[in-house]
Amino acid sequence: MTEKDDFTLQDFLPYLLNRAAEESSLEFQQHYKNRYGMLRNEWRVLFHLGNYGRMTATEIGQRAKIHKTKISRAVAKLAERRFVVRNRDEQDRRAEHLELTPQGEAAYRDLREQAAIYDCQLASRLSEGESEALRHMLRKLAGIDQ
Amino acid sequence: MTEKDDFTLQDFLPYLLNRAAEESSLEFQQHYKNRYGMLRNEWRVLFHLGNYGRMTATEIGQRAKIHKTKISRAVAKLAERRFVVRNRDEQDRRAEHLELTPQGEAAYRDLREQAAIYDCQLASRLSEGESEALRHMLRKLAGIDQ
DNA sequence: CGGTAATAGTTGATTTTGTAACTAACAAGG
DNA sequence: CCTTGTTAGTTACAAAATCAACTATTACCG
Repeated sequence: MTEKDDFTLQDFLPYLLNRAAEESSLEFQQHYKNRYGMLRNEWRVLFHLGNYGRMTATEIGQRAKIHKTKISRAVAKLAERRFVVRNRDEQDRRAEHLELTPQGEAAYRDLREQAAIYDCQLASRLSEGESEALRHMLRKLAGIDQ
Repeated sequence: MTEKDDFTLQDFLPYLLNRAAEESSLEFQQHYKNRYGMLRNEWRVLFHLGNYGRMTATEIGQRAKIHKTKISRAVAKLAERRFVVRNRDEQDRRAEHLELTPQGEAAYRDLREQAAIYDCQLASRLSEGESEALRHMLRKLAGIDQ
């Protein structure tokens, strides 16, 4: 009874998760936004391609849990700006394989570097060892198998 | 050197935070969306008013870090549906104090109950004691003073 | 006072997202 | 083959977020 009655907003996990996610997203977006004029979904697609290599839009969607319309638009923008090239699969002509151009690779490496730095900054707000525990918990909550 | 070279997307805190936040938001929105036809910002404003009591739009914005245009539109909807009443401050006639109607109170109590239940469900995906550590870390990352 | 700046909140224009419907290509069963 | 169903990706339209400009009121300061 008391357990539910003293439940407050400040303790609500989805609220805290959203606040922390929004805070960090907003801080980090300056890198891909200011330096490359990218939107969040474009950055995510770029990062996935850089991280996992050549794959199709559907595969990105499954891994990143991004809806296919978002990916379609992000890929269109990235292709237009020559960060990504599309290659139609000759076996299955519906699908197309995406991969980074050298220019896309360069942007990816630069942004990954920034991401690593920012990640360290964030982790430094936590105590020793906490950040690994946090990543582990977030993966569980996000339903990422690992 | 190796530290930055083996940095991957799956470990990037903003990415994990966003995935976990999105997952939990989507799951929880069914409650305020299906039962009360509310949007996320409306739910947030309602929850803030229920939790902290009478306050102005600006105060909600500062606490919740929601932009004033979002609050303005959320309050308009909540007032229209008689969940909230607006009272102009007679000392400072620019400001208006917002508070829940009895109907708003009822919705708040119902949703807070659902939130408490959902929060337990989420926490149950973690090990004993982890969830309190998680809340603590998220507050630090979100910049919530406490 | 009178003018300029600041604040509370709203509105409108533009951009981005979400949802559904769509095209094109393949697959499987008769 | 041909119908039906499924999958990859795009497009169209509605909903929502963002950003700037706006009104109304108060505060500051010469």
